[in-house]
Amino acid sequence: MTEGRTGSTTGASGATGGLARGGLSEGRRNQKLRTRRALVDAAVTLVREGRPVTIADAAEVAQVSVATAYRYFSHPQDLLRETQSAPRAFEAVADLPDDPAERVDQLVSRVADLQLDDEAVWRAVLRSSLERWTPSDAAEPEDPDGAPIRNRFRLDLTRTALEPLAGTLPPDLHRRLLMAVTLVYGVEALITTRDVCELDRTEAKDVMRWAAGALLEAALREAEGQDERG
Amino acid sequence: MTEGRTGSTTGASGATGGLARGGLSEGRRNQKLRTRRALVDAAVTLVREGRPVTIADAAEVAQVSVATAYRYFSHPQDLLRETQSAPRAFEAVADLPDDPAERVDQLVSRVADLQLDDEAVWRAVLRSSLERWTPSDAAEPEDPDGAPIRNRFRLDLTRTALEPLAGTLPPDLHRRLLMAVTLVYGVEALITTRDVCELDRTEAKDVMRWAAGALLEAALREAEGQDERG
DNA sequence: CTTGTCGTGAGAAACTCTTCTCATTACGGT
DNA sequence: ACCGTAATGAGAAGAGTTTCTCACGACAAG
Repeated sequence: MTEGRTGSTTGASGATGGLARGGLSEGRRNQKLRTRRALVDAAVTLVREGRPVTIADAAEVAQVSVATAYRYFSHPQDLLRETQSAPRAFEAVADLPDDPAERVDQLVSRVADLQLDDEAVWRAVLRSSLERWTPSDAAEPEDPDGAPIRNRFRLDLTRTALEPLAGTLPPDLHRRLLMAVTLVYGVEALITTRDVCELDRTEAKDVMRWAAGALLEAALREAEGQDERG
Repeated sequence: MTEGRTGSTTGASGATGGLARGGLSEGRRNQKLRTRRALVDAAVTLVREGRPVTIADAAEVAQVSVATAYRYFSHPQDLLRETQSAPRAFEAVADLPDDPAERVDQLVSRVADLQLDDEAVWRAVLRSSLERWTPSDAAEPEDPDGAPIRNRFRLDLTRTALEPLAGTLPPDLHRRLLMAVTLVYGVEALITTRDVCELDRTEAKDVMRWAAGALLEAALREAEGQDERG
């Protein structure tokens, strides 16, 4: 009973490799997209319920077999990484006003709302970004300095908001402002305001907005001062 | 060989409960303190080597049996939590100058140095503070809002640095400045500057210092403006 | 020195997570 | 509607972690 189609099946470059790691096997990509989507959604559900995200649990919630789930995501981190979708994030910089101060305020405000509304998920994403990719083996061929792979989305968002000042401010000051503003909003800022400062949602957001505005103002004054002296 | 003193041993209210959960069995507390210390040190060693922290590994490094290790720390998070010792942190606010701006700059600078020198450990601490306390069970009697137990050390440090301004600034502005400054240094700020902004150690520290100074300056100006108008 | 107490060690058992194998199912082209 | 292919499912096997049980040894009191 093992002979019949075993030959043809195993001949197809192995059952493991059949999944087309890049996900671009033209064959039945809809099915695959559906499965993948179901798993990611399940992970989000788990996080929102405060349950730990494991491949097995995500599989159960997604009504997919464990084996299949592992074919798509071998690590829970991958699942959470997939959660971060580009389109939603870029809404934060859509239709920004012209005035730099208003632009920054809008950006910080929108991102804060976005993240405060889905705090559990964002916390999980940050946590997963802090995990070392060393489950059992040591001495990975990775950067030993400890820099994990991380999306630089926020930096791009801030850059967009500060774009109008690119010509006004000296390059190095502009760069410093870019980094400083990036420092006062986003997930890490959310954690600080909520856990360390113990602020409620409203005040957390207010502090971020005030800080961003103060930094911008300080940079503008510093530029003025340099102009007068120069 | 199994008969001799079995009766007396088992009669001792169970070996499991013998540890005196509060850790205050006057008898041989030194021994216990030594074991506990060895385990915490082992955890730090593991983190510095980039290895994942498990109770079993910590036990091995600490040259303690696995069973004993689990008697002290049932979860790796507990191990890392113990890492944060108060004395070292308070050095950051020792001998601060009088001038508010210098005080804040000193504080941010010192903490940044401290954390940049031990980045792996601080990352691990932050990660563990983000973990939900729900290993396998759901529906904990805890706050469902998701606020983990966290030391408010940093807030106290910032408060100390900003103390001289307590009388100068309006209370609400002082409070806001306190929160904002707390936002731009510490572990979360470290993560942002390093991972999101991709800055090197020097520039990361510079951005934090600049941001803190800018916030302070902005707050002072805002206070002036209010005084003139009021 | 004797004796009770209590922290500890060693290993088995239980548990969860991950990987593997092979038969089955469902998709997509014809 | 049919057929080949590739994704899926079920369960077993494997690896790692956590808990449990029982005996030993060190420390303190008498």
